[in-house]
Amino acid sequence: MTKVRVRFAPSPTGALHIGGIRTALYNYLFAKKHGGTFILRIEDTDQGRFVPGAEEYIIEALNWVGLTPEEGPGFGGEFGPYRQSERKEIYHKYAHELVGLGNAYYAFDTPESLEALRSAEANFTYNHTVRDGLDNSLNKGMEYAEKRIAAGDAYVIRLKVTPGETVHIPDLVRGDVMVQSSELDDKVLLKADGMPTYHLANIVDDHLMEITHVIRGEEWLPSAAHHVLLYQRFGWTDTMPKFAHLPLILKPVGNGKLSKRDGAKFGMPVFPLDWKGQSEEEFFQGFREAGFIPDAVVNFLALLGWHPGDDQEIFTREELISAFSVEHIGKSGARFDFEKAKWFNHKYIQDLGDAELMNFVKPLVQAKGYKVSDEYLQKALAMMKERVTFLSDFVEEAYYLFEPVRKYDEESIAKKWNTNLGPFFAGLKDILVTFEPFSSLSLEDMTKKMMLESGFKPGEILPMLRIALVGTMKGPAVFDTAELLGREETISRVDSFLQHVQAN
RNA sequence: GGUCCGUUCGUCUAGGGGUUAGGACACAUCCCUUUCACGGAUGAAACACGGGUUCGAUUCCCGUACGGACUACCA
Repeated sequence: MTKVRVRFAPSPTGALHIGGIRTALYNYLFAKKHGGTFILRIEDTDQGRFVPGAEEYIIEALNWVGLTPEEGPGFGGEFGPYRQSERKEIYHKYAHELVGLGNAYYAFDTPESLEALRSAEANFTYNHTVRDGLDNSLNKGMEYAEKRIAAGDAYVIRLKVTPGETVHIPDLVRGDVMVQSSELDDKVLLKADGMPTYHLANIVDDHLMEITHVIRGEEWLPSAAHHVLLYQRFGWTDTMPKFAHLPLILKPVGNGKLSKRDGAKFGMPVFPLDWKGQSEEEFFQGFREAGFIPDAVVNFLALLGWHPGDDQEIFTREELISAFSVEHIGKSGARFDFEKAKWFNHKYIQDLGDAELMNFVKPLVQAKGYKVSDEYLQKALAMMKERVTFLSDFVEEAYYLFEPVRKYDEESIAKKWNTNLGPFFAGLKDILVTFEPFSSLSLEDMTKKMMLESGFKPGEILPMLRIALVGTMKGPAVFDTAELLGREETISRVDSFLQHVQAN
């Protein structure tokens, strides 16, 4: 059995969106599952759409989610170069070889003239029914073509599709997909600028790189017939890779596939990492910056269009690899459900060990300028971890664990505060100065005893103590918070609260 | 328009000729908790429609409807 080799082949035309990450993930899982090789190939044959920084973004994004290629630009490998722009001569050679075989031809029609034909006739396509009336070597002969090429005229090479064949696309997800060759147009293989189109480049590269399985988005299914035809014309059918066309990721609401604009529209990230384009319009938030754990994103994505066959939802990387199979990839488009993504992240944060969690949160804490010990931070995280959805919540929602209360929940104060409480809190404050041990349990004990003696109910005191310490009615147990904050800070916050409340 | 692909709770999906059609997210109620969460329990919620085939179809076949992708010298 030949070794499994799969490739992820993005085009560096901007940020790699989350659907691309899923495609990469499925390729990666498939490779790992079968002890194969996961390859990155950069499809930069469109010089007009090249975006600086896009390739770096792709690689950084793959690294972030832990889908590091074993071969690719900067990753080594025996089948390079892995950037298509660096393989120009190879495509040139194969395109001309196909012409020699009589399976492709030179065409001189300009983009403008074809555009004119298209606007004149709505359904115009460059195919077997019209090519005889156009400007190409099929129509006007090889001699004519060679003369024009020698004269330096621009030309493209087109695939010569012969009608009357049934093209079978063996698809691991959809079975045997059939297309009549008469429906197919004579696709451009080599462009006038000497670069190949996707169709030529991906066949030549997959063949040369000994790719065994092509796992890509469903948007490629319509052109897959051309690709099969190309394998046939080159005489490579024996080693033609198996195809698996993945279902699309759809918009959260409405119709159509998820697009980059949907992020801003629905207030959620659709990219792995922040992307900063030229204009403000071209800024897109990333899952990383939104406070996601990469493994949570991977887990979420894995289940978006694939199912393990049982009821398991949470998977380690290893479990994902061993459970993965193309047979369980779904056929229909999957709606992007951000609520589910949030749940995965929340779940992952809860299940993460404190030390590991600290690695994620520490940079956020430092970015805010908070200076706390690892010990303090670890305790704070342990207290908060089941209450947060995003990593950033640790420093946003729970800012009060790192700095004084910014804002009191006035509504709760209005409801619960009355001046009779003043002496109680003043008394509590005095006791706190020397109270030992300053621990959650004994603090609670002491306070309860005080309430008993003074006749106040817990419902009167505790909510106000909470507001005093953290400003809000949400959050960890109030005495745990006091213990973490420590004696000095606790007293200071009770003091500030008293001043605030008496000022009003 | 043409070609191709698809259609099970609101969403992600399991299942598959005879099932109380299963799980998860979200939602609701309750318990736990004098906060918020976590956790637990319960609930509401689906086989697009019409024809076949069959003793029996949500499952197989054919249509219809609806949705989607593609339709460039873009990938």
